Amino acid sequence: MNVEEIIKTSKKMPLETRTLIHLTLVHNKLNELASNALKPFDVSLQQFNVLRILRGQQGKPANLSTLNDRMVTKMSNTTRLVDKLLAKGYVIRNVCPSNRRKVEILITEKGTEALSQMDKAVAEAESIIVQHFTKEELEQLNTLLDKF
Amino acid sequence: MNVEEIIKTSKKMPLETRTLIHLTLVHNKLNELASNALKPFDVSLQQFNVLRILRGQQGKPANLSTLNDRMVTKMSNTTRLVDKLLAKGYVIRNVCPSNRRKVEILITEKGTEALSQMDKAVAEAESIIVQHFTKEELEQLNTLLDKF
DNA sequence: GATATACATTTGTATATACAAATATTGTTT
DNA sequence: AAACAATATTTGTATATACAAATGTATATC
Repeated sequence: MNVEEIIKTSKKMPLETRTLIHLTLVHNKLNELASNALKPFDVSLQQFNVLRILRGQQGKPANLSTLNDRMVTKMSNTTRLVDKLLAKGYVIRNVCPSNRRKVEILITEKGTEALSQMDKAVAEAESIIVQHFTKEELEQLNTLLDKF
Repeated sequence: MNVEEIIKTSKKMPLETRTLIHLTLVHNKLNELASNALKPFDVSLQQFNVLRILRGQQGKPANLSTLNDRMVTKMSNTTRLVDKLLAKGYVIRNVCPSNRRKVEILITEKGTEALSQMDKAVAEAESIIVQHFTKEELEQLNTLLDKF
């Protein structure tokens, strides 16, 4: 990926600025590839993320604030995101009996099955994305990203 | 930045997955900081980006497709983005006389002045963002990001 | 020169996201 | 128990973005 080529500039920019633009370009690319991998399943990356969190609960229901805490990209409309998953039959939602302010969200059998298919597609996309990296380089990248 | 802490998981994830989540978290953080720096000026990052491109034209007008080519994040609604800048008096837009399909967009004096203020705010945010990096580390990061 | 094709932008529509306000329930204080 | 504050979620609104279709203009082909 050549930053200057992509944004079609010949100007020299400060290293700081270039780094931030670089990160945005990489993020856009990753986002696009992952979204495309999920397109056949008609779910967004966020919806996929929520399904993964719900699976991680291992049968224990999650409420909305738990989901929001664990999401990679926080949203203010987790309600509406869950609405979409509900419409697809991937989750069920109930009022929490012990505290009726809360809701309990659970992944369904259908959701679990669909998720395992999505996992394969996303894993494949991920491996293509990082194909030019060695394990050492990925570790190095993670170490650098920790500095943010 | 600790990935596992932010998304509140104790699960070990594949290095590839972790890297991609990491990049998203970093991007979200940068985006938030830069957006906040621009908030006093009531422009989005994209609008700021367009103003910078227009300044780079040095008096030469840019048309919509040129803007779109040079934007960091491509949008399908560059028209509406320019509408916003127009409403703020930061740009002017005219039909191109030699080819009436095209439009010519120019940054105004007011736009140039506002932009120089924004530059300061964004540069300050950038330096805070990369404060934990040495020059060598930033270069290393850029080299690694090139592999995507 | 009429028709078709390509080009540049605009508009429409649906979804995504950010932020604030509203609603409903529970807990606390007096 | 009434009043108030805290909690959890939902809803409203505005803007952002993705994608497709529509519009207007220019170029090419017959």
